[in-house]
Amino acid sequence: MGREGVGVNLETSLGYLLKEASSVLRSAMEEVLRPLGMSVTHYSCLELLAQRPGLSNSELARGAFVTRQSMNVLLQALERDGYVTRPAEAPVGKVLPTRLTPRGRRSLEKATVAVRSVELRMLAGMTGTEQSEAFRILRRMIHSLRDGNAETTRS
Amino acid sequence: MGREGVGVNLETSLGYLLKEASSVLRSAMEEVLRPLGMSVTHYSCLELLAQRPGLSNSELARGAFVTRQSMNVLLQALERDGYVTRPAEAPVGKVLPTRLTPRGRRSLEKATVAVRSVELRMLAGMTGTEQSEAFRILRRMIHSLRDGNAETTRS
DNA sequence: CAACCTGTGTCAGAATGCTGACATGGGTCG
DNA sequence: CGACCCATGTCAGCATTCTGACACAGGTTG
Repeated sequence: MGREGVGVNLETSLGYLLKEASSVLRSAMEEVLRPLGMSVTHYSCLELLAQRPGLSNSELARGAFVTRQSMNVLLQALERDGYVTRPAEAPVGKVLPTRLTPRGRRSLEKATVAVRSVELRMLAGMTGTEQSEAFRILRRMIHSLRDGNAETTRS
Repeated sequence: MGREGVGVNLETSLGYLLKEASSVLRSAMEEVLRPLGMSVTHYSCLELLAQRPGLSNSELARGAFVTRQSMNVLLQALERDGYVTRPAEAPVGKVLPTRLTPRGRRSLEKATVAVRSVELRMLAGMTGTEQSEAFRILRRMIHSLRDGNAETTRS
């Protein structure tokens, strides 16, 4: 009531709902990762490395949706604690390929179980069709937002 | 490749996609709000007050998905700059109902135009059916994550 | 080859948000 | 009424992330 059509109604805004969903998901993940002494970014980094070994700092940052500076801070801590290794010298250029250590892999395994439980809870009550529908719609939203990125950028 | 079934595959994880969508949306909003000297939380607060005048600090915090401490810092700045007003004394209890000033309303109007353009861009290429489908699915995800909140996840 | 542009790793400072803690007001029971 | 519990506003300290800046490696182009 009031403001219909004029602007952004929070009750019916997909953007607001997306933010809410993301917030709830993050809380749920933090809750199950906290007992393991791990943050969401921490977990994301390890999971990325497990699935794509040898990723660089910048690539990890993009994959975890943080800046490379933030990821660098995290990587230094992970390296110090023996979860990942990076060569002292760059094999080519300045890129330092990062890899999980056995310790990092073990740590990730426990985290993955926890995170999967959250993912499953989120999907509870959704049919397979709905899940692929959700997947398709989210991809479309991302693409629409990205291509029309900056009004004056390119062309 | 690798890890099929074992754990969380980032390529097919709805959670990861949700985080990506949220990240892209936030970037897009920051981009259009920056010229107005406004952050996303800043805007969210004003929009909440426009649609539900008299909200308290804690209620605003929940609506903007931050802690009441963070919202309090923002409210103090907004009050200092004349965008909102709060009574010096609580009419009842400790709750201080907040309201937009005319200046706050003018500021919000410009921001709303900017944010709506982002919302429209995100919805571009989606039919009305798809939009309501997205709405339904997101609500379901939120609900599934919230009710099984407790660690024991009801048996 | 030299000039440029892009991407990268890294250091430093600043901003933003969060956790912890406290006093207080209101409601609910006993 | 008194004891309790919960929610609120607020202060302080801390953590995380970001923005700004720099040097350098590789590719492209003249």
